[in-house]
Amino acid sequence: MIDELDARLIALLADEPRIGVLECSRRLSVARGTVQARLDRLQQRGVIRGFGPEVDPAALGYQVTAFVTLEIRQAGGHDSVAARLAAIPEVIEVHTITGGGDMLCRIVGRGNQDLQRVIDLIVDVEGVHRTSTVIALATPVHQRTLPLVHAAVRQ
Amino acid sequence: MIDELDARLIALLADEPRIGVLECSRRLSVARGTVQARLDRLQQRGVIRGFGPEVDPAALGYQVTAFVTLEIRQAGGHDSVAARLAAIPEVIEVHTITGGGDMLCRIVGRGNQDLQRVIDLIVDVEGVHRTSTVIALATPVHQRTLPLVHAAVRQ
DNA sequence: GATCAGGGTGTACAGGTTGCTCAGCTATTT
DNA sequence: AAATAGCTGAGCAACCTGTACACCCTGATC
Repeated sequence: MIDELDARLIALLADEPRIGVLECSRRLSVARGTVQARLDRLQQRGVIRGFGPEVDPAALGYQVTAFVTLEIRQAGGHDSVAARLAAIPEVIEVHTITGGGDMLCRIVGRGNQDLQRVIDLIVDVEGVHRTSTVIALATPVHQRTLPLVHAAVRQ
Repeated sequence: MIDELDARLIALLADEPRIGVLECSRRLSVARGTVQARLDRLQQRGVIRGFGPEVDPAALGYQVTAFVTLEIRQAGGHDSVAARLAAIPEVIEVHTITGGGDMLCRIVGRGNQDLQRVIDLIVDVEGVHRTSTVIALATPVHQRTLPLVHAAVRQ
């Protein structure tokens, strides 16, 4: 799925994103064209989605993260609910899930009180029946993919 | 916390990450130095964490995402459990949480069967008492921060 | 009213980087 | 044996970056 050079390239870019193709080729001891071609292929295959800026919600004032499990009215379907959830900026991610609930959202708020406001917005969404929220107190492991990249090498 | 130019800059970079400072300044109709200074400040304040490559686990073969809620033995504390979880590449994110469970992890696997292997790894972690897993069937809203950026303008 | 700091503008320059192309080389596949 | 895919090193023009400087405006402070 990915070879070792790809993995080293991704790791290098993850570590120092602003170094550019030429510098990468020097660090990896390969030709510049190779790095360029690898990057093109990785992006084309969708392994690398892009190089967008990673924004930290906390630095924007949204200091609380929570996960909300939704039960929805089956009539109407998930899609219309998802669309309405997507209209709320503080809703950062939405999944449909197996198990007791129907959907799982990640949301943020400027504080616990503000979180209540966001939850109320969600509860008011048409089709949402019940919600249950857990607040993230700390995040010992922040979202990461590098270990996966290394685990996926050679296959 | 952020002004409108910052927001437009972030949105622009999110849309076309590889355009460079000069092109940004043209698109936003400001001087190059301004863009450069804004970017520096945004990164320094931690609003922009970086420009690392966004890797898609699915493209690496990890096509299933799940959320695992852990109950842990209180003795020993969260930290040692978190450290052991961090050693598992398929564990992509770990939070400590309020409510019934003690921790919430996001994990990935190459398929439902592979997910079982990952869950078994988690169950085997010393200090983990019980787990309960929900599988993400679909993801109508992928992780995003742009709406937040716009919502945070002018404050 | 005067002074000041912070942020924006334009300009300038050298040096580095990018995008692209080419020919040659090596493995692996057919 | 021939073909395909990928890597290498080289070359070139166009462009971008980092950095510095002088100047201007604005709101805040004295």
